Amino acid sequence: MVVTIKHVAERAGVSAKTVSRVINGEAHVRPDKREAVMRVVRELDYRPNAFARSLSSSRSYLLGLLIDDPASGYAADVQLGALMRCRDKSYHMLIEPIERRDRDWAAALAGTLAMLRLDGAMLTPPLCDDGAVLKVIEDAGLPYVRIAPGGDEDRSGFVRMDDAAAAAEMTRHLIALGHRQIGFIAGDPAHNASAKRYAGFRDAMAEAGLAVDPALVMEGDFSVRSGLALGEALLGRADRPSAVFASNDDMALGVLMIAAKLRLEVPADVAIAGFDDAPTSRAAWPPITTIVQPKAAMAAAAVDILTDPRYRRQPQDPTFRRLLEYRLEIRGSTDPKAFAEA
Amino acid sequence: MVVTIKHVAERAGVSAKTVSRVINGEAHVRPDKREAVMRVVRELDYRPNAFARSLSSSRSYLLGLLIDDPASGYAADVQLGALMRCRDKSYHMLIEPIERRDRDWAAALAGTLAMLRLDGAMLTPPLCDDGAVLKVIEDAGLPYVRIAPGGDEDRSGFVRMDDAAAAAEMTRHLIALGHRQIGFIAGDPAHNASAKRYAGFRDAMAEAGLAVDPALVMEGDFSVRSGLALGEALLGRADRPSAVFASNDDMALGVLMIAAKLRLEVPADVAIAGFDDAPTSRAAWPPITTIVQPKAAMAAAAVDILTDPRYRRQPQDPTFRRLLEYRLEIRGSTDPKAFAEA
DNA sequence: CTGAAAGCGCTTACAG
DNA sequence: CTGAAAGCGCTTACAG
Repeated sequence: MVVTIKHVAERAGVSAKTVSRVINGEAHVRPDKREAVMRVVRELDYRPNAFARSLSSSRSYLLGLLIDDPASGYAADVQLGALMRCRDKSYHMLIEPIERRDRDWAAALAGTLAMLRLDGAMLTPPLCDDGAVLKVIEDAGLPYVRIAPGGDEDRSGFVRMDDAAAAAEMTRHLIALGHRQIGFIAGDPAHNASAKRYAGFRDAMAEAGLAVDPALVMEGDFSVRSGLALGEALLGRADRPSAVFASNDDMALGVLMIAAKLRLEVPADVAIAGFDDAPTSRAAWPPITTIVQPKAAMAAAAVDILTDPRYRRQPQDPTFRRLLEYRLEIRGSTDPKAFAEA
Repeated sequence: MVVTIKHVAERAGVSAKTVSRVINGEAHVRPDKREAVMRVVRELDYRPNAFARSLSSSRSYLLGLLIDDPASGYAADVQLGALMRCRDKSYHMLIEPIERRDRDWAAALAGTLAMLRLDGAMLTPPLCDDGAVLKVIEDAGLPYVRIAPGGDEDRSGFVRMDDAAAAAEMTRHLIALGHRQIGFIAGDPAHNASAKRYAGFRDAMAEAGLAVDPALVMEGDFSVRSGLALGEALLGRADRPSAVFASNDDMALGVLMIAAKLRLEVPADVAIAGFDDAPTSRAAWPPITTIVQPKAAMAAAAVDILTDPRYRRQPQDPTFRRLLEYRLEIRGSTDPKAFAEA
């Protein structure tokens, strides 16, 4: 037999409504009644039926993580952070893939959102920078928070870090090591972060009075493959740069592989820097110096925003636009000392 | 205004029950009525409320993926495979972390299962080999399928591959390359797969008439750290083996790092093999020869089993015990030719 | 083949 | 501070 609110009410000698009040932590219940209810709840091991609650109220205690490419390393950290915070708040997390390659992805998404009454949705790049996706969610009346969006900052709450500042800090690290000729591999131009990272690089170079050689600036697409191709283009030059800053770790990894192939010592012959702290950046040899994004913390903050009742009413409140700190992680691919220690 | 079954019934000139029949694909509806209903469903863009359906029926169309360490690469492939198959079948997937470090994890899990009426649960190692976890799920009356379980094959449906056969095939690959002195690093003894992989290694060595030198067999714990430590122990020997077979890619990666540190050429000085096809195995330099587990396919098969109505009635049916094919993926860490081509 | 009634287990709105 | 009634939107069990 499944224990329902009626059983609890009967045994505690109160109405179902009072049990409901206690369960949901509402005020206006006399302490003795509250305790009686709580005792019976424990005795009977009562668990409110999530579906009944969702049907009669407007809340589902269900948050959706909308994903594009679930296999990406990015998603794993974000997911873990969101999941743990959900658990702490008694929410559950649903993962919903959005297949933008399907012709009718928008209708499918709208249908899913209509059937499942999520309390909120979280989106990561590149989905969170896709206006068409955002529109479907907005049309469904679903509150959402973007994690690491590229722009459009007035559109919804978000949690992000300062990509330009981070790229500048990485650039200053390379300059401090004595590098003057620094190659740069930009990311996929469809990602807003790409432009920001490049801007940070340019700013730091200018700040140090160094010229950016246009021949040493390449445009990749965040894939290892593009890192391989552009790494070969950069390191194959007669006047190859002494350092390469790739806009993400996958591309940095491609450059690292090319260096190995060309029998160049890293970091002695060429220093290589990445961005993201992808799992592969640690696994590479030497491990790749990178920018650690607080991905789990960003996701946890997204959950906090979505579960804040004020977010529905005042989505424009600055507390729902959060900027978290990044960290420069120096590893063996740029630092000879780190290399020797490993 | 949200469209409900009543609106559809009224407009189609039938009862709500008939709409329900059409929506759920039941038989016994006259074709003309069925079509009338379907037309109205399209016109009104009707989406049945998932919570109402779950409350009144015994089905939730919700499958749970129970996870231990969501950050592991293993989980990402499994998750993607399960997610896509769920989507194809109009199921949704909930991710539930189980925190076995918490004192009351069992009560928390039982509570979650009581509130959410999942239609089924999927478990991966090491959770699926934890009898206490399985007991909580069984007590909740929830059907579950284990993905890559280590043993206890009569307990529930499962999908797995043949670890011993795969390890034997890897060993034969190394032998075929001319290796005679092969070091072996076993996995965490708590995982049943560890013993199976070791058995496969031994069998293939015996089959080739080669002796297994006990001094070259080490016990690790599946971590990069243990690969580093045991790799150093193996490769630091005067009579170091010409090949090392680590029971997973993370440990193989550790060995690879040690080889780089010792300035040993891979695979010329030492060949290194792993197991799992972890993302890092491809990212390493040289890329690591490994066994590709059909993780996504295993997860998809788990969804198929859970959504098969017969599984509830005849869980012992052999169709719910599936063995999928693995694949030996030869890469540069063992094959000089693959190394040259990369 | 079809439908009216009852019920799933909660919460909302209202009354006191 | 508390409760009786109605309702959320479906499906089940029953009747015809």
